[in-house]
Amino acid sequence: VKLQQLRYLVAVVDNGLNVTAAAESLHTTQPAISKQIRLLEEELGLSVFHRRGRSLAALTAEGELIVERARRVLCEVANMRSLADDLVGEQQGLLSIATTHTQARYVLPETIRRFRARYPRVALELHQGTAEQIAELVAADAVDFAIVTGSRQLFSGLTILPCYQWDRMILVPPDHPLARNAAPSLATLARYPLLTYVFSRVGESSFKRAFAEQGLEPNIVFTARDADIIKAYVRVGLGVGVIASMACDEDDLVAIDAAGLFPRCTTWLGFPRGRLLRRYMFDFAHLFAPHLTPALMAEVASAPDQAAVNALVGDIELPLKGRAGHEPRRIPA
Amino acid sequence: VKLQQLRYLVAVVDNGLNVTAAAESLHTTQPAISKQIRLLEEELGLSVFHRRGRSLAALTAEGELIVERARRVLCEVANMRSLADDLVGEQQGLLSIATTHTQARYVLPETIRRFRARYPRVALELHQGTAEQIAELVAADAVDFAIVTGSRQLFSGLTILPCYQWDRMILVPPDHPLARNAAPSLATLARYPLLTYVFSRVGESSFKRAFAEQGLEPNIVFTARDADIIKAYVRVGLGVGVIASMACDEDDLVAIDAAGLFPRCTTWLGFPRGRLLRRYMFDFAHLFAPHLTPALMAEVASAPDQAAVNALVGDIELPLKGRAGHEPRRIPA
DNA sequence: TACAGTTACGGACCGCGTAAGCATA
DNA sequence: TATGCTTACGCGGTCCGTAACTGTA
Repeated sequence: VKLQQLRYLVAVVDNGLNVTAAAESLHTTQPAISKQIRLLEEELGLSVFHRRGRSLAALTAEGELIVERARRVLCEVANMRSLADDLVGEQQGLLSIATTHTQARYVLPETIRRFRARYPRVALELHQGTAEQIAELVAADAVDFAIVTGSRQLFSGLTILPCYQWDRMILVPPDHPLARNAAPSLATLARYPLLTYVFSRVGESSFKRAFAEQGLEPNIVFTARDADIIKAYVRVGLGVGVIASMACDEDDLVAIDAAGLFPRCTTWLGFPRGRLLRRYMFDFAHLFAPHLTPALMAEVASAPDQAAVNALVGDIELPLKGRAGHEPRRIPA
Repeated sequence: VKLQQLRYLVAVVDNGLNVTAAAESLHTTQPAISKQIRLLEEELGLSVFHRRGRSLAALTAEGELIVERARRVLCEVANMRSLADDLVGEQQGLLSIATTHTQARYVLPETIRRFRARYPRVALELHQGTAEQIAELVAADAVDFAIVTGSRQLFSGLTILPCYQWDRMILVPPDHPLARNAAPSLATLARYPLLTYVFSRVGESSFKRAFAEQGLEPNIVFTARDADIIKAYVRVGLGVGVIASMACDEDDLVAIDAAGLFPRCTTWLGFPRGRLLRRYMFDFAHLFAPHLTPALMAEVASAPDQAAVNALVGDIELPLKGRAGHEPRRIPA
């Protein structure tokens, strides 16, 4: 068994069983891959793929297991390389983060500023997208960290660590009737056209659920992935915005705390299970969420599954992130 | 990075940093290994070994970590091979067990008989030795299972599962004064010359401790690794034997239950942490200790450390193995 | 001088790439 | 006919083994 064979195998699987595409992604040729996979199958004494004619139709049941093992081997090799890099000079490298607009625009800048001051020679890569797009990047092993709110079921291959909680805020123009209502109810909100984030395709939305639990049907007239876009449409009078409190830094709009109206959200940080993290990655996590100490991260990194991780982080009190500059005013339940 | 480089590296370490010896054990030549290790160090950008002159003097601090990682990689590769073998024909293979005389002679025969009936094509290898010798075999990755009583501290690299408990028995010739004493005390025992097992170099002996706790000093005149040898000397009147109850199957000697006099012993089964077990190994464990079900073993196999294993098996009630044919009579505490 | 690792060199092997062949949609 | 895998073949690299060299006990 050779490592290249395993790399080829995994690449074929990751390219949808298209050998030609896998060859391109690895900068080699299609026959090279075909042959090595044949050799691997021969050595293992089993077929990894179902073949229809000459094409690869699907993974066999055994193939699934073999590919899973191959990924582990490659992960361990990558870990060794990563360890060596860390040992030889921990200040160099690449930090690749996939996250949503809200994090990238409102939360991460300060973390990244401090991180860059500490590690000026670590290159940063920030991928922004929907939860689904982030999940794809994660599945392709293209990122070190994913930072997302909710959608945990999309990320079963990740070790997930809660970072902070946040509440929503209601955003209206100064001349809006709600601008003088410090604590509107959901029923009141439901009477206005609403603008909020697009809903993830998977799982339920805590936004909709909050209304549904009171038998209300919100009038959502506009959704966007992007708080900035929502604000723009709030400014032109399209309706009432409901966005994350971290995203409220405007003075020309009135922000009303919606804590208590909607369930509190938790933002988490995830990384591929089994991957050895560089020291600067530990430090990044620590900068992003102070309770994620390097010692805790080290423990978490060796946990075999999410249940073990939850046992480690379950009883940590999470910080509540609010409007920039001042904590959001709470509405008693 | 290539797998051969890692194999070479590990072989050199396992051969006491002797490249020539490593070359022999791998059926290759010394320059081949030297060169590949150089190349590996070059690629990693660090020195794995401290060199004194031309010889390898010691592992560097980084080298220790790299070797540990290399072992993991090789372990995962072996796991993949093992998985493939299991998938292609689970009835073939090798089961290598290291254990002590008592297990090999008195406990394992029945388990192995049933195992062979189930897996006639699995070759069996039974290594018998002291706890220290077994630990060596384990360290060299030469065995699949270790079955030992006590001495857990010798086996930190193993996942350890408790299998059963047992008590000691006192063995005397029929004409011995003790032959009519159904429940002798430790103080009584201490008045006779005693024959028992040799004591492990590490850790304390529960045998000696039992006497010490009552302020007694046993008169141990003879120790052997082997219950058969002890019996032989009991027969010639050298003194009173104290051996494991499982080892008592004689009719020409009087066996007196010593449960309650000495702490109960636990025999465990261990296997290298992180190693993927063949299906027949699961079944062997199940045959040996019925509470070690394949499902439990699967959970245990993915546990990251012994603490997690203990959490899984901690509350299992262990069977008590006694004298062949009938359970030993208990002495109330 | 014996021993252990390094360097140098020739040969075998292996894996890649090109090109032609062949099945499927 | 186009796509995609397979087979065939020549090339280049790499790894190994032999042998001579060198530093150390």
